[in-house]
Amino acid sequence: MSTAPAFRRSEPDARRLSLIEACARVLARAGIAGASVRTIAVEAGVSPGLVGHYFPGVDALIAATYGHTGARVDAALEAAVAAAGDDPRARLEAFVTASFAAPIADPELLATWIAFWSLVRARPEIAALHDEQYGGFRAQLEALLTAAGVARSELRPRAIELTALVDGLWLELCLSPQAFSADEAAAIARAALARIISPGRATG
Amino acid sequence: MSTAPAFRRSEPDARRLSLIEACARVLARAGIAGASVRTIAVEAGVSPGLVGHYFPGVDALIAATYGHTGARVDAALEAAVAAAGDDPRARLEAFVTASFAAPIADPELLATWIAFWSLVRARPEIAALHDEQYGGFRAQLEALLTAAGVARSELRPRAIELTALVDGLWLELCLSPQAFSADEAAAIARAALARIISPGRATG
DNA sequence: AACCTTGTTGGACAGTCGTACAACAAGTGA
DNA sequence: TCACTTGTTGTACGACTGTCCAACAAGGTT
Repeated sequence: MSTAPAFRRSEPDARRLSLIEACARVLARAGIAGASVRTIAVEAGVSPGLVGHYFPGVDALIAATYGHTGARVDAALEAAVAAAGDDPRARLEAFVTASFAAPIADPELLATWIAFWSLVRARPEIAALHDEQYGGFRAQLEALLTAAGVARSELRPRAIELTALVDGLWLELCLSPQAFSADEAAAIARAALARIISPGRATG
Repeated sequence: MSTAPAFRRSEPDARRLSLIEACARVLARAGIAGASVRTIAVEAGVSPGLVGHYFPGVDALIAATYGHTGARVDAALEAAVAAAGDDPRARLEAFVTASFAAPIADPELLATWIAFWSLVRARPEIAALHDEQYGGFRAQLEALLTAAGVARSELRPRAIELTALVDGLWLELCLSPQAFSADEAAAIARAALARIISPGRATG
């Protein structure tokens, strides 16, 4: 009689991806403290040694997971803006609204994001990834704000403000889910946006 | 000949405080990953066993540190508001401005705060402390906004918005110190506040 | 000076961590 | 069918973790 195979081989890229996704799930469930090589390997249904085969260390796996998650967010935001058409204000609203809709508002993604934040100070390579990601956010927002007619001197502070507001709402949405809903967060962000792009009043 | 004392005894409260402060420094320097009983004990200049003598476990020490840090923030904000006098708008501005001045804008405090955030999801007792802390923030902001004439139906979303904005600015200030300065963050928050309490325009 | 309380030390303990590596086996081509 | 490549396993290793506790000693009391 023949026995079932003890394991299945995967395409390297597919296995890498499954490890990254397992890492994201572990980070969401147990935070940084629970993200060990063995925990992630069990989550991926794989032996501990395989993690070291695909990534130089657990730090590199976490960095890869950050990059992958960031790319997902970028793609979702870009798609939402593209779907909004040509009206500059509609595009800005789409950007902000999409930040609190699937797949970005996923609790797992938010928890993963927080876990990464807790690593930035201690790991220079994570800090570099963060700077790149957030530089991109702000640059995209500045472009959208420019199209909406925001004054050149206001671009930088308003882009920083919107990014900070969205992050702060994400954060609290993840830490205290009962405090307010994703819909309420989106409404708050849209209201702030409306105040920002409404003409007339000078702001410091 | 007599030898110097091998150690000095401290008042229990003083020793507790020194352990809490050492914990805050370690969290700021190395994040959650570096906050072990031994690391904290070395930072406090004390033997590892003493930590267990004052706190049931490292989790309890971390929770105590969160409480102590939160109380410091509360006191600083309250003092700033009290020093601003009676004008409602001045009191709100003082609240926002103080959030980005010493002792709150201290990088060590911000890093500590982020480390706590990364624990909230995994530790229910930390989550409870967080809910209490942020409920207090929002309640205080709602009171200040009421005095400034903000409509009753707007209180909740505006308080959530300001809290989220300040947190988001704190966060980025800590993660990317080169992206913008504390002064710039304070100016951004004050501008957002001005837009919120300016009468007239309806906001969603 | 003898004594007692208790803050403090320092190490034992079992468990988990990241890393490394030899051995195994699945899938492919010959 | 055989061999070869390499994805995969499982474990050994030293370092580190949190917890525990018997022994020590500092500082006040008698």
